[in-house]
Amino acid sequence: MSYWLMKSEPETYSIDDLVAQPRKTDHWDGIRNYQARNFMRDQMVKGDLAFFYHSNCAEPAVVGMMEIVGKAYPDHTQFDSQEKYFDPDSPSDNPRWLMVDVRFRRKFSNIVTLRAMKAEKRLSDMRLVQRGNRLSILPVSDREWRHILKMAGEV
DNA sequence: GCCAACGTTGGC
DNA sequence: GCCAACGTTGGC
Repeated sequence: MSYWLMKSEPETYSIDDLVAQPRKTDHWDGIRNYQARNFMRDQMVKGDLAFFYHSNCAEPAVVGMMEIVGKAYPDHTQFDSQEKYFDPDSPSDNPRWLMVDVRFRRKFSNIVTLRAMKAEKRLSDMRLVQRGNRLSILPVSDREWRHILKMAGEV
């Protein structure tokens, strides 16, 4: 089992939006980056844990935790021309884009800001804290996971 | 297969 | 709103 960090813009979809879902579970659609897709397709398994990260906002931060409900399956929004993430070139018999279902676990009382993570020497290898990072799903090592939990006051 | 142009992400 | 980083596209 692995650990992950998954980004979402809170104005579009925040951790509170996930909490508001039935069974606090939702699908994580809209991933349109091959590397992020490959992580979902090849490495995510049921029971994996992921940080919920708020990006592109006033205070970018890890705000909570969720679990991966099951393995990746086709993202239906790629086939809907009304959708922002419509992809006319995706073959219907071999869908290009996948998504996973996620279930809310907890919100951190102390969110862990990007700024705070950048100040941690122990986290300096994380792709998240490196300059120019644009990947919306990132693997998190065991050590990084524990360290961020500690920063969140969760340990 | 190279690489310039272009589009998107996301911190600031 | 700016702009650096970087992924994708398409002409050659």
